[in-house]
Amino acid sequence: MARFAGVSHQTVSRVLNNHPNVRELTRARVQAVIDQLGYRPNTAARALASGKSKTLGVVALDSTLFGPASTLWGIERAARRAGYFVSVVSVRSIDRQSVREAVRRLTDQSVEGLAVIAPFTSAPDALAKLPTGMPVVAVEGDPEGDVPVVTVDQVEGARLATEHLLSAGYATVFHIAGPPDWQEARGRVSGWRSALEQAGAEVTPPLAGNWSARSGYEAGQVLAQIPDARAIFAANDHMALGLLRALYERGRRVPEDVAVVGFDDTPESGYYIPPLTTVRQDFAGVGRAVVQLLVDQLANGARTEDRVVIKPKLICRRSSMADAGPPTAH
Amino acid sequence: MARFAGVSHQTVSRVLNNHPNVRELTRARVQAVIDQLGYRPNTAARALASGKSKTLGVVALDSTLFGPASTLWGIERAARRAGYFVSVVSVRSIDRQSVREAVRRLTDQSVEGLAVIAPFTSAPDALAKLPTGMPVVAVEGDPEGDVPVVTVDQVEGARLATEHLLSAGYATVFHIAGPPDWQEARGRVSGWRSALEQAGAEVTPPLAGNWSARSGYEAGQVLAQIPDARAIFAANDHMALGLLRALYERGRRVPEDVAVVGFDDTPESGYYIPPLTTVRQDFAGVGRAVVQLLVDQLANGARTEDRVVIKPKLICRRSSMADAGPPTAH
DNA sequence: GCCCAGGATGGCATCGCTAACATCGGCACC
DNA sequence: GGTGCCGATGTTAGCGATGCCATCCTGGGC
Repeated sequence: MARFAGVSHQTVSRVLNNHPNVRELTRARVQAVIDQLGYRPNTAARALASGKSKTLGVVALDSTLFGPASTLWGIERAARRAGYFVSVVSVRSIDRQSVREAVRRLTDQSVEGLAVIAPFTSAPDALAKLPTGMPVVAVEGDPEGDVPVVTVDQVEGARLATEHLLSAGYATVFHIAGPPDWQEARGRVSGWRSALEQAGAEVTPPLAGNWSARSGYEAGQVLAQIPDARAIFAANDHMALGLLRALYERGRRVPEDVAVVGFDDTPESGYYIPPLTTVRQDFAGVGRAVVQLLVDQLANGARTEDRVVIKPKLICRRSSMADAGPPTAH
Repeated sequence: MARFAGVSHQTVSRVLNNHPNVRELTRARVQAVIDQLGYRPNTAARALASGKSKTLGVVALDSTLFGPASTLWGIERAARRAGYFVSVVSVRSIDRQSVREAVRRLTDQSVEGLAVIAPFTSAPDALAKLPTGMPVVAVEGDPEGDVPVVTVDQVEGARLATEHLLSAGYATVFHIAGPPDWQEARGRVSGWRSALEQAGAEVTPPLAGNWSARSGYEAGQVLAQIPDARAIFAANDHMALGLLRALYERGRRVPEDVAVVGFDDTPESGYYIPPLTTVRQDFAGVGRAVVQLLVDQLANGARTEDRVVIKPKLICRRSSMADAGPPTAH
């Protein structure tokens, strides 16, 4: 290969790595041979020699929840653009044991950085005792932890949702919350609560859900019997879906009798009955930010304390617009 | 490390790899040192020396569609159990260029085997010219191709759905199909068609959808105006969701006026209005089978022509049960 | 008591690449 | 025209494991 181009393998290496000190002519000649022979460098050897694997590790919940799945692909795309491979390990649950084990598997692969899509409040604990020097970024982790975090501003999103309902004239807004050990769930509760308090509205105790449509349905069965529950903010779209069905079955019309808002803007939510007002999160942006932070840390060598917060956006649809016309309108 | 245990690094290597010719005592001593020092072997070095990376590559559509996402996690879990790492590359679309590029990235990482979750009819083309010797398994690929394939029996699933409706007394069943370049979509069309033909029922032209709720909604707007369309089989749950809304808006009650069946059994489909009869696929099983085939090929060295077909299962819910009681029943 | 088989170990080469240093020109400068 | 410096290239060592072969020790058979 090297002798084919009439140079040393070192020069080939330099061409491959874009070193500055190579004559343009030589570079071109080597490049030509590379292309012609279809040569591909061996990643393992490169990793061994340089200590750089050009691989990022992703620890993700093995869920098909819309957020985590979207984020994963966002990270993969961004990593690819930045020249990194992506190795994934799934964890089934939050327990520190699993996260620890997943991280160990990834470090075994000598990944250069770690993205953890494990949006549990307990995640930082598990992340705390990592081998130093390994850049980590948590997605939706506890911002109080000492690892850099990329989050969507859940508080803001919940506030948008709540204020949207309040400004439509509802006296207060009920809330179906996500599981309390999820960071997002907490943020949404707190945004909702603060919007209510700021408006001087009554704060009813949030109902406990677990993101599933079933839990939304069950909460809905309760809420349907509360005449005062005229505006409801569900912490995600799936729970809102269950809620919609419960309300429907109890004969409470949405939005005429009850207004509903969800969170996530899953691709389907625009086709619920009725179409769901919800909060959209830019997961691709999250992925990009994660990779950006990781790459920065890799470049600086320093563990930045950065925190990227991405603003969510309210998507208004019919489920929250009581005066939006007849229920058959689009 | 080796000298710490008073043996050569060679013996350490043997212990690590469970070679037979190590005295039990020595093994124990070395193992103790390993545990105590928290030693972890370097994957890159191992890969370089042995040529085995213990990594499987997954090429997946960067979609959050339920099927692909579930399959990915199924593969990851099975690979982990089998002692393999998983590296993923996403592709945004089917074009051969993307798939080729994705595969190249993975082979660069010297993965030992490849799983391709790119259920397009054109995928086999792109897979055809791989470096020989690299095991590949396609998920939902064209069974006519020459790569081993793991599929859910789409034809059977569609037949189950269609026959379920026919046996409920409907004269025929309309179909909203998925995009024609998807293998699954074709299989579902053909199962549906064959069930109809076998029953001597009229075969109406399938409506073209693209898996999205929107496309189901649009198809529904057409179907709602066809009085004869009293039983509809949508090729996935999301399209069924859109369909349900279109029917609802046009005042056609489900299941009283129109029966609907979907496909996938997404976690939400039991909470649609009304709950959706659908076909469940065992994606975890698919993942297991994929890894199994890959590992087998790795062991045999041979490129097996295996084909694993997983049977789907009909999940009956209210959307197809006209006589199931009042619409408020669970 | 000697020899041999075979299991347990150590040594050497090697995987494919990169880092660090050595080397070799050519150009600018005085 | 000599000196010096810098840019382009070659040379030499590893990176941390494994594979193969040599070596050594042990026990059994005669």
